[in-house]
Amino acid sequence: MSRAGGGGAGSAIGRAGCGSLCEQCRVRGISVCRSIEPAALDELERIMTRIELPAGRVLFDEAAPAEGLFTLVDGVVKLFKMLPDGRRQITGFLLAGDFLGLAFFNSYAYSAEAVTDATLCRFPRDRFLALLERHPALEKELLGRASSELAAAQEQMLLLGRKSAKERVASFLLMLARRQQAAGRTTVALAMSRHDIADYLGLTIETVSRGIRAAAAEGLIRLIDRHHYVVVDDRRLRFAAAAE
Amino acid sequence: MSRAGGGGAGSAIGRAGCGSLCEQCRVRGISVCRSIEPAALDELERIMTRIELPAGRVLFDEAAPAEGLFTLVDGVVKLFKMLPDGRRQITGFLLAGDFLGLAFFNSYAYSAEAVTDATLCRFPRDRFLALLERHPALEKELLGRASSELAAAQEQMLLLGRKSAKERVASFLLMLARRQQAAGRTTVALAMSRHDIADYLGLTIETVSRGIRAAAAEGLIRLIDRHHYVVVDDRRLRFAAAAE
DNA sequence: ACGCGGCATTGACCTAGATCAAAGGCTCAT
DNA sequence: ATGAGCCTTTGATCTAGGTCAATGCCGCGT
Repeated sequence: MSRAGGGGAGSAIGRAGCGSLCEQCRVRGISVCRSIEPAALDELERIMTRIELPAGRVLFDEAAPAEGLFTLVDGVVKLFKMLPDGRRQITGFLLAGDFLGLAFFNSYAYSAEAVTDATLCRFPRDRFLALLERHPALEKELLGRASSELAAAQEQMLLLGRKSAKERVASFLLMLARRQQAAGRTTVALAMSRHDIADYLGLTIETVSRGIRAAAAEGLIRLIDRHHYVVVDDRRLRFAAAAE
Repeated sequence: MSRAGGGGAGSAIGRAGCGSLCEQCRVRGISVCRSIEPAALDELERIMTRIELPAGRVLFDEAAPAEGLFTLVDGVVKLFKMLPDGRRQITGFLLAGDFLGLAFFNSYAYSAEAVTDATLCRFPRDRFLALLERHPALEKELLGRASSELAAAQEQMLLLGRKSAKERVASFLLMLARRQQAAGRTTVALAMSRHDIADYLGLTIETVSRGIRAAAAEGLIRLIDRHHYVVVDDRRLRFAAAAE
């Protein structure tokens, strides 16, 4: 269970008009909003809607008309694509501060679903694009994000196309640790199920389980419980991930 | 062997100052340059250098400082990442009109190498970024390209993570056909080697060969020779690709 | 406190695709 | 034309990881 983020107004759902929500937002400095100067903040706030999404709830479906863009304020969200017969590939896990929904065609390229309870800001597409016109810095911010997402996607292609099961799991453990260290944590939370991890790594749940167990048995990580671990030997973990 | 593109000035290498090169360029209407108004075209041309790259030559290496941005005018270029032990994943094949080299960190996220002889326009990074400031349409164009590349990357993750060998090969044959149909061709050129295809699909050359042969045997495509084919049964090919 | 249902783990087996091996067949330089 | 070397194809094994099956574990609701 994760807590909502907006400065004590945790249960505030709907149009936010008070003028302090964005200013005091916990992702103010790490989301796309950081590129908006303080003076223009309430312009952003006027078009924004707060959304609380319980774990497991779908935010939008692949191929649905892309009418909203979102900033993730709290929680974890997964993005995925599916094949007609139900096979699924998770293309990314988003954490607080991440942006989603950008689609230059008119429909989403993937589905989005909450992994944990999540809090998001929703911006209507047309209004947000209009805002973009007036704020080149925001556009630059989006371009920057798109290109680092692209780099991450290419890294993931390398993983999916060429790494062994063990290397994939090690890479994943390492990646999660890095992202959460960036947020100051030492114990890493595995918010998602083994099933989600499997669908992210192109493996089965059994192989993921064996991979995590092996990493623990070899002393690369220490498992606190099924959903928490600590990186014990960063150097060897990097090596196991074929990352150097 | 592909021919150079710039309106009869095929062998022109180096700074281009004549003022007509860009205007008459064969990718004028499909490259990022289409977002530059005619009047500002020679501003672009002043910072541009034409490059002829023979097949097999490396354009830049992963992790090298990203000092240039490029538009592919003619030929085919592959982008790839490598693991320390030599395993390789090709993340994309670029055709005429495609843009490459965007790196929001200061070094390239991948290597680029010519598959066939290729012609490119090179823009020095700093000058190009400066141009971006003055041409919001160009920035919008880049954002659009980045986000459709991202969508393609996610599609490829689905392929690499969840499709069978046969489905991967069918998807590839279909994708190439689509991209070349867009350029008006009915016979599809397989410019790249089986090795490159394998490294793009996360397979081995043997499996790729068997997959292509099977597709031909089943009447999905007709092989003209080893490097050319025609799509015979689009509907069944899409089905074989698990694309519907 | 208890029991139910969904996760996760562990083990035994099986298969898609890798690996190994051997021929063709093109391309290119002489 | 000729031959060398590479690319591609085809066939025969081998194995990483998938599939199937059983058990354990944990959280949740009553």
